[in-house]
Amino acid sequence: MQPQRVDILDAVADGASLARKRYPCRPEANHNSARKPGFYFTCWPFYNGAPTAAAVSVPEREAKWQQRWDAARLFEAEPDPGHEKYFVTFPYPYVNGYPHLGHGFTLLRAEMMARYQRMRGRNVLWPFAFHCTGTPIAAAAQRVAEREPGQLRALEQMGITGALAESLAEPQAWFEHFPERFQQDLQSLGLAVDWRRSFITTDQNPAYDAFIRWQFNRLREGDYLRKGSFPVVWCPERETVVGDHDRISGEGETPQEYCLLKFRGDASMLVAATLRPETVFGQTNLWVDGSGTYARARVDGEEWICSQQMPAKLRLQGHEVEELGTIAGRELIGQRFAAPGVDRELMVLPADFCDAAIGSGIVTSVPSDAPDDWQGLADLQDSAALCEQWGLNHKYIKEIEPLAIIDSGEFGTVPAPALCQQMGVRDQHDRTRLEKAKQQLYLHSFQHGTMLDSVGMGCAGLPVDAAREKVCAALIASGDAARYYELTGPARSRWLTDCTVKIVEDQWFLKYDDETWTARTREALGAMTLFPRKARAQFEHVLGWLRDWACAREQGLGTRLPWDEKWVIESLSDSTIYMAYYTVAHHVNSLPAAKLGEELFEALFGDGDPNAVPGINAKQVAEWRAEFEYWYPYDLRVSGKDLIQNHLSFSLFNHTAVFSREKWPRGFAVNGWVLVDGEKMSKSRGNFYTIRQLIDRYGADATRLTLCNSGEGLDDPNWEASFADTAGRKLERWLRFVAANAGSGRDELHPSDDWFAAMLSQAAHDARCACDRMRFRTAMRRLFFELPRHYRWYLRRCGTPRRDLLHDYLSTVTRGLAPIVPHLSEEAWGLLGGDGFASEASYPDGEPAPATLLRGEALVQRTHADIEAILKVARIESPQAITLLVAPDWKWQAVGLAAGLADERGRVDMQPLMKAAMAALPAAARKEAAAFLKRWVMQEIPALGPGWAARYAEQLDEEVVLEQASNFLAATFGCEVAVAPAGDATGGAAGKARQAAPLRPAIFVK
RNA sequence: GCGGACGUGGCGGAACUGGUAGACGCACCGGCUUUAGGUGCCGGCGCCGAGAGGCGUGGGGGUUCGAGUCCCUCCGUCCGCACCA
Repeated sequence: MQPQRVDILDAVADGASLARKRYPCRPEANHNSARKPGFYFTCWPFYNGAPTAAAVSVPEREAKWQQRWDAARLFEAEPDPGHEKYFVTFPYPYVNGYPHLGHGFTLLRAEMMARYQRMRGRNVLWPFAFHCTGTPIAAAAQRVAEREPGQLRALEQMGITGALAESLAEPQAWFEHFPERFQQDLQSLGLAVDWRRSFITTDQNPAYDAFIRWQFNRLREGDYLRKGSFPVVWCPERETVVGDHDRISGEGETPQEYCLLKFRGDASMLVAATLRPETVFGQTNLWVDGSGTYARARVDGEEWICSQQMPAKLRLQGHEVEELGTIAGRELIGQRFAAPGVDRELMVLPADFCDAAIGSGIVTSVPSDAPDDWQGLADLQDSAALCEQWGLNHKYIKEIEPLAIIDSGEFGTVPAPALCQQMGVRDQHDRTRLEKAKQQLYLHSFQHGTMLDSVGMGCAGLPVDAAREKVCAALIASGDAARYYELTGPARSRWLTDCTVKIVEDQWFLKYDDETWTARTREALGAMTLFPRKARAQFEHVLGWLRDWACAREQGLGTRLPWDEKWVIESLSDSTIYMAYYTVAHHVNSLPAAKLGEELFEALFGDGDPNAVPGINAKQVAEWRAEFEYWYPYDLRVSGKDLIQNHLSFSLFNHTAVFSREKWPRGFAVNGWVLVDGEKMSKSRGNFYTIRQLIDRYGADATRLTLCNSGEGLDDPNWEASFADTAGRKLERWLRFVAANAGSGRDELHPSDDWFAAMLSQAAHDARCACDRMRFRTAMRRLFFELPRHYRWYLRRCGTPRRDLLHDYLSTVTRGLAPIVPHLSEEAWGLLGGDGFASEASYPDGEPAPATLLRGEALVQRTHADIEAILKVARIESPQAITLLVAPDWKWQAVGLAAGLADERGRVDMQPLMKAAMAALPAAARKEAAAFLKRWVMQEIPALGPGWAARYAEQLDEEVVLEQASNFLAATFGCEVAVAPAGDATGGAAGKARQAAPLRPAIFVK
């Protein structure tokens, strides 16, 4: 679970060789050098000679709060009926390494949500567990046992040597070491997890094992499982399935289904694999490799002629095979065989593009639609000598003609010859052109082709893709063909052997393809909250696209299928509803095996009777059941976006199968993958960081702040080292600020108090809304970067802040940051005299600031900026006096008229406006009003934007506002600042006065 | 190839339902504090241009009074394409 494509898997599970393969140019770096405990903190306790508030080092402080939370059992969740719950989960990580930056980002999102919801008053359950199911740990342990150098080097890179490394030859040692270290590291990061509920998977944990068995019995009862066969990539050497990670080359190659056509002869039959069975109607001959040697084999009672590699492959694909000997390709040439699907006998001809070692070594020829076939035929028809060489009748060969079977639109009904000519194919050895022609034609006829009326088997008029399936199915049914698999390309296992395809029989599948089940799951999805909302499209697509999932393996660690013990349940299938297990994990984890029967889990999670559970009294079972009922379903599951197409969708499917509607999941949150300074993280790039390294270097809070800052949404988050470098300093500065200001301030009122109160309230409101949408980065920036700027302006305006506002400000930021940097917040909370833990305080909230409240301060800011601009343009260094001339009432009246006439885009027609103005305005102002309104409509409105009218709907007493700010402005510009009505202006100011507009006083500088 | 997401300054990234693009942070440049700094505070900072002004959200086209935002197309990046965690 929780794959990290760049994680330890690179080195541990896959071997260092694979990591090097991906990034061949980068040297390996040893990151233990970054780990110098304490070095970064040596400069921290003192700044400018002043002690920090805490007067302890950051690691000490963080450890202190972690211990206090622990001692207070703050995060140990207990049901509390009547108290609203919130249940957050993170897909348990696969524990073959230490937690790293890649885990950190996603993990922190769950963590921040858990802490946020707690502060919103919810009873939060935030548990954690460890995944051990599958092959990687087993394989890695095996490799340690075999002392494989790559594996040992990988361990060494993690700092694992000596006795510990030796011990990892046993999988059990992995289960013990890594979960423990995971927990330690995450505790050092300050995670608010209820660790009592932790567990590991597989039969190493009997309780979990029993739970998974119960789950699968339920699935089987509900008919969600089926049995079938399944093609897998196979290493014949090791006799094992080979996943992508187990390959040296050929990553991404998968089994591909072919239709294996049978051509009946007197004693034996030729077999030819094709991807285009619908073209059997156009067959004219067969191709073999004249210089090759073929195998004769008895396959399922029939005598087949095929390539020499094929009998072994057929055996792996479930056929009875007895090899009988060989036959030279040359001997086949000129013979005739009855073709499948058509009532014709075809002659075997030689072709150089046909290789006895590829596929069956025999190819059916459809010259109308296959460029290779056409060119092979053309080459023979053009050369009497060639025919003679193979003992063929040239005259007969020349009579072979392509048969039109498919209408390929603009390519015509006999496209291959035309295309070969058009592309200038010289002969059958002109591979580049032929490949190109083939690609082009196959794709085109697959998408646009229609079967002609001349074809049989009820395919006339069908689109090519439909005909393909129909023909293949019919031929198999009549015994004229068989299914056959080949890989899409060559793949080589880590054991240096070419892979092939094996059919696994009796494979168990989860029927994710089932329509009814999918519809139910769609319904579940429809009711879910998704973060971000954009992820829904992908989920919806995946539900339709998922096919039946082979849910059991013959190898690896895990839980055995209860009714078929040769099978081990695979890792994506034992991790779908286990979140329910968390609700009772601390109770059942330690139960003896005898008490872990079906009855227990049926009583806990299903319809079972608590009285029917052997060995546990009914009251106890009922209490546990009540805990499940209280906590379930989970409210949120947070993961990387790559799990949308498997784990998260599987989880949803299995919930709808096992649980009733009210227990279906409520929310998923998905995010991108962490980059490090814009680059993918990987060991081999030398930018791989474990959580431990980051904590040692930056401290938990600075690490968390940097992670929080690295991104939101589906885009890839980006860990910025430069941010991390300064994060600790920023946090310490805040703490010092709190220490220096807690409890201080004035008690008298100041005009700008209301403004700051409104800004504070607005910021709290914004942060709360952002957190509700899991936009913690936005919340953090709002409170930690933007709000302080407003505070600074406030300080400039009033000198000393009002006591209660200052306290609100400190408290708001402290609590608002608590989900992100909890240790620092606890410390600050203490300085502020807060009750209990900051972690349990209420998250700040507020109201959007009323526009009217902001207008006054906006006027001062605007005026301040205008004065600055004027001084700059006029090159005045030290003004003697500044006079602010406030617009007369009639201008407000005039603008109000314009606002009333504005349409929804804010535009105003001049004619009606003038008319209204002339009627309404005082007679004395009319002349100037015309000019003013003209300027207003032509110049101001376009600059103010569409919503301008609202800001002028109500008149502001500018004289009062500016008068109150005059001391501030005077102090700022070092001269006297007077405020006067524009109408009172005399002397030089009188000329300026005319420019005064509402919310834009005229400024006269002397 | 298919499905989904995305592409904005030197960099990370803002911009809610189309409405003055570049918030905020980093880097950088000034100024002031400072014995000196690694700290703090104030100011500047998309591009071209002396200026007025012009140009700017991957390229091209379209819808609209108005497009980073909607539509088409091309280029590029990320995730997934399965039995693997």
